[in-house]
Amino acid sequence: MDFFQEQAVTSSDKAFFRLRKEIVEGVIPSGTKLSETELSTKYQVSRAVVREAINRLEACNIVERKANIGARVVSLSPEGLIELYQVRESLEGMAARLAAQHMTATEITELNALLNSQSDEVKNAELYYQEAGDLDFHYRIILGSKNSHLISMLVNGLYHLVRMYRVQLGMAGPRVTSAFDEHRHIVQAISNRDPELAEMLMRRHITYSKNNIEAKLQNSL
Amino acid sequence: MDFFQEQAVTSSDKAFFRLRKEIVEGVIPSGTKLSETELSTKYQVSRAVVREAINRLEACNIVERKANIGARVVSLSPEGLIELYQVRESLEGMAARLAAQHMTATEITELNALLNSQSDEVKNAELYYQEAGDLDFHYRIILGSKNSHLISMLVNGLYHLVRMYRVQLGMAGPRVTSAFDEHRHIVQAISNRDPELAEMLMRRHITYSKNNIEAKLQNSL
DNA sequence: ACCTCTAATATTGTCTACAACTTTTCATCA
DNA sequence: TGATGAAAAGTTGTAGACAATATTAGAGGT
Repeated sequence: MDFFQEQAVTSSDKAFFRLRKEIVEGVIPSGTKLSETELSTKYQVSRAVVREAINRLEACNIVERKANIGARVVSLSPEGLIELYQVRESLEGMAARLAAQHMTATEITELNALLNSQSDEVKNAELYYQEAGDLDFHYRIILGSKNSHLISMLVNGLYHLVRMYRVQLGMAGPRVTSAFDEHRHIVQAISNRDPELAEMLMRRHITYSKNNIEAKLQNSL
Repeated sequence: MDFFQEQAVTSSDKAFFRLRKEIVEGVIPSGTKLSETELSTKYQVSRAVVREAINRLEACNIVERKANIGARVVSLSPEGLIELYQVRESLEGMAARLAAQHMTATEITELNALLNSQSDEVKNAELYYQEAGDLDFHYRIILGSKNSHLISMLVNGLYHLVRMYRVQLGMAGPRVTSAFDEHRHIVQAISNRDPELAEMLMRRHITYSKNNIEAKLQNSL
């Protein structure tokens, strides 16, 4: 599931990853107050490492912190989702544009191979893998941009929030196949070294995706 | 100079602001290793608050940190500058688009007033204020987007890096007046509630700006 | 002189204690 | 009964000590 190996070296890393995982997957519900002392006993580490983990979560926009009061998990809302996807549209559009310029031929070949392997899964409607496959696709294009700021913002920041929305709304829907076709077209544009088109297609793709998840959100929230 | 009042409530805030200021303005040169103990004695605070300040600087991409080794100030490079401006183009383009949709009439009026007041300064070539004025202009449009992610990424993150490049390369140049005209056109588009045009003009504006600073960088680095 | 291994030093990571602030509790008074 | 305010309890912020890791210095061997 995690394509990019984040390896925890310090104890604080471990706490950060664990906490993030539990929040994204809804084990710790959105809106929850994060008590440093409580978490430190739960995780069997000192308050200092929990504190550092929470600070890093704040930098990811996964928790909100107020001085002398504490941190709480962000709450999910239609407005928040829209804002998130507006930024995604902007950044991933640029990523696609840059990918069309900077991806190597072999990277593009591998991207095509990925789509081919996913093609079967789409027919068989293996939704779980499709969801992971979607992440994998976007992830490769982001990396293909070769822009470290872009990569960091999307991979370390926004994508965990995106996943949080998806997981907690129980994604996987009728958009699977159409999204797959959109992926195809984007790769085609990258293949043709057409930055403008790649950006435009990616932006549309994300807009559609936003509309889809937004519709679900209306029902479940 | 700081239009958005960031008020330091904790000791860690103060250390963070001070450290950021010294780095951006080049008092602490880029590439410098940041020793926690050294800074804690220099600032007369505990290592814990320095450590937290450094963590926050890392989240801003102003310092790079490695586990068990330490943090050092990022080094400026042509590649880094290009990457930074690519992200700026993307995010501020979107900000202009959203501003065209979401800015209130009074906000737009005030923005026009700002430009009018700057018009005189441009004629008198008061470069210092022009530089600050440029920041003010961009800042208002970013706020006008009403997108909290966008605002946070740009204001808390990228802009300090942008300033770092500008300060350390000694900006203020022949682009002042032409940049001013571009600002006019952008506001016009926002005024007309034309998101597409606003975005396009902002993106071009930033691209020009990038080319300008890039030229300077070739000489001085 | 150069490389290697080891010990000493220095730096970062973690833990615990204390200080400052916030929230809650509860007694007092209108 | 409800409001007010002070004390108590709980939480976060800061400090300093200890542990673990990285860097440096130096002795020994080739």
